[in-house]
Amino acid sequence: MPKIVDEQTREATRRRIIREAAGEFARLGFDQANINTIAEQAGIGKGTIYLYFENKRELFLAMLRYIAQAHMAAIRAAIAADGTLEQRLKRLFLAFARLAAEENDSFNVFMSALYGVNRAFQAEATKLLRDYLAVIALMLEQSRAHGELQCDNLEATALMVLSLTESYVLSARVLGQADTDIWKQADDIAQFILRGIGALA
Amino acid sequence: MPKIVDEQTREATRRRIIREAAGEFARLGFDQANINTIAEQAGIGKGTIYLYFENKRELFLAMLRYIAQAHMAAIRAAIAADGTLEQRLKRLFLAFARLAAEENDSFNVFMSALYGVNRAFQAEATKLLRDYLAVIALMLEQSRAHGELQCDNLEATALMVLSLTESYVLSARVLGQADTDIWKQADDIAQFILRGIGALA
Amino acid sequence: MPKIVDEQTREATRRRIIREAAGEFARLGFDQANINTIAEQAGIGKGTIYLYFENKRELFLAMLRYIAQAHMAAIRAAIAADGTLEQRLKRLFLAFARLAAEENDSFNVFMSALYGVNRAFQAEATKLLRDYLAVIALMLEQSRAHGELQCDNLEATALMVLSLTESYVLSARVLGQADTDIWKQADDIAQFILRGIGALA
Amino acid sequence: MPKIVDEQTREATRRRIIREAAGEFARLGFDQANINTIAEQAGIGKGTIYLYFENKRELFLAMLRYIAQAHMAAIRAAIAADGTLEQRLKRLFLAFARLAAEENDSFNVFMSALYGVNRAFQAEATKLLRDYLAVIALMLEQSRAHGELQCDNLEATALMVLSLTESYVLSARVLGQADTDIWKQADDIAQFILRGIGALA
DNA sequence: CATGAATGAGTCTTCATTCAT
DNA sequence: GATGAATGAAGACTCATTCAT
Repeated sequence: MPKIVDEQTREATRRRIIREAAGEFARLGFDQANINTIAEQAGIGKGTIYLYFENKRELFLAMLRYIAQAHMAAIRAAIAADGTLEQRLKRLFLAFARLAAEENDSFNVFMSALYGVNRAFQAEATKLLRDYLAVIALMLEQSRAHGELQCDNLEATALMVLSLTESYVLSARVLGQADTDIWKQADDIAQFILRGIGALA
Repeated sequence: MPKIVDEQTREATRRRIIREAAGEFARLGFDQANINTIAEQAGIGKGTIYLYFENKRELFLAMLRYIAQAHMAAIRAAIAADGTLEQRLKRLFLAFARLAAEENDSFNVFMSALYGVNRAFQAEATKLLRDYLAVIALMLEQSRAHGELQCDNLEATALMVLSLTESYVLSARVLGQADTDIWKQADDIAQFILRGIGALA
Repeated sequence: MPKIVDEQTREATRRRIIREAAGEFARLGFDQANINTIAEQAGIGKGTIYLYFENKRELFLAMLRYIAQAHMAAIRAAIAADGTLEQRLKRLFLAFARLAAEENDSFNVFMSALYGVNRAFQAEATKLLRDYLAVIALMLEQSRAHGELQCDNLEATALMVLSLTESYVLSARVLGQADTDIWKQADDIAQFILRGIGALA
Repeated sequence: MPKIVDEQTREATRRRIIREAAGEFARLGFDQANINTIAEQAGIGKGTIYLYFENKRELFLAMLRYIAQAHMAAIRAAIAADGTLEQRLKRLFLAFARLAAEENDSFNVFMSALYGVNRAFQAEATKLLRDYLAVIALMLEQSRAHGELQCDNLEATALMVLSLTESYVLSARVLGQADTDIWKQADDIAQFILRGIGALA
């Protein structure tokens, strides 16, 4: 009954597969990605993947969920409830910029899922999008409670904040801007948002 | 004389292929899209497509360029140099919203190309993104000349405007918002931007 | 519009595939038979088979139906309505013996389908079995009308006749009897049947 | 002492595997049958099967031999040397009918092996066929000694008897006849055979 | 002895592309 | 030019078998 050891090994293998899958999916997209290649890179046999994931689709979704968890953890940490709204906005923007830079693969694969055509994946990615919006809305609400801003429509505003952070970072990277250059814009973005939501009269 | 007629027929066929390709690619994505189906829907033989396009990839790119032209025409018309900056921003937002609603297929296919993983397609889609930014930057410059705003970094500001219009529309649709609801937000978005760029004291 | 020529070529290819399929299926059974091998032996490309048959299963069924037609033609010819009942019974037995000897592959594949476990194939093979019984019953009816025999239950009797001809041949071959030896038993079998059905008081 | 217990346990496990294998093979055929499923249904680990049987093929053959023993025992009991030839023939027919009805799985799997394409299995099944013929020939010989019939060629006659009993039952079942209906035909079949072999003037 | 996680050979099927007509 | 029959590379997935525990 070496259950504990097994469970650990199993989880480690599962992680390794997901990591390699993320690389492959990010590089080639869902259809072009090759299960055999993923297995090779994960250092396991071709059939072994199917002991961990039902099929290619489920592997992709599992990977997406794993990414989602990691990203949400990063975002939550970034806009933890301390400091001014300006500071939190800057940290949010920088969190997205860092994710895009350091978790390049998973950031790309998530964006592809979100804005791609495969509805099944879009549904899963949309969940993460809603989580983003929820924590942003929470941050705005807290700031409103602190009298830092007045705001009627929290949801719409949250979506504007998200567009000016995540989408901005995504577009900037697509346009070829260097990550360090993007980081430098944190101040401007934060200022823009604060003025936009009327927190900086 | 027959030259012209032939040329017209040829161009018409080319358009028909591209139109059907847009539908198929938007619905299924590049890999899942089927050349045979596109040919059938375009009312031509399977082999005929290869008389018009080198291969599947080139067909996709041609379609992307065709979409880009149409979209840019719509955007240019929307922010033609008349009216106040606020009016022009509202028209820009509404233009994106209408493209997303009425040219659903081509809007989706373009976003997939832009944020998807295939670099060749991303490069092509990025061109359109740059064109967007250029016309937005031009608009901002004209407004600055009119004294409507002060602005140091036109490029970064243009990207913020783009994020708050195109990306906002895209995200809102992914979240399942109705098109009519999105349209109603034009005023708020425009106000947000104007305040953000410091045009509304 | 070279329809006629095409139609002929197409039909020829179809026949060739079916012929090779019969050999492969008879030698290895449905599951072990290899579509690639069939294609190679038929002198066509791997994918071409799928232009003629939906999938492996449909190819098998088409082959079964083709065999059924050929066998029924042979059986009908054998017990054509001329000669005495004894002569017709001998011809029937010999027809089965010849089919088993000369159309070895198709005889085997049909028997496998009939007595094998795959229900879908069994259903198709059962149709042929019923056809056999129908023509045998018809023969018995004609003989009864001629006063050659008295018989209450035509169906059951027909099944006995079939068992003593087809099944007998099949069993004899499984037991390793030489085809020529089997042929020699036609007289005895016919006599047995005639006595059995009470036509030889 | 523990030797015997172990030996018993081992034999019991072997039996259980064979029993489950018979069900699986009868239902799906050799190729489609799944070793894993058999192990599960036998309540043992996948690998354990290989401690009892060399491989899938050997398991199938062992099962075939096991079935053969059981069937032969039933047939031997049915035509035990008491009663008239007519009674013994009826008991033979009913024995096959009961085997087909009550030992459905093993009857089917045996017939598949006998008339299927896999030569190795056919060889094994043929052994049982020869055993059948031997006991039938013995019965005929005993009847001849009792003066119940005259017969030159015992082997051929035995094969006819087998065709009119086993093969008849098999065909009747393939045609969908109910088991109870088949049983009712025992008298007719016996009469037919007796007349056929000249035992009923 | 018993187990079941790991393996990888094997196969059907799809579909972009070619080319003879 | 137009066609669509033919092609074959490519890949997801299964499952009998092994072997470390």
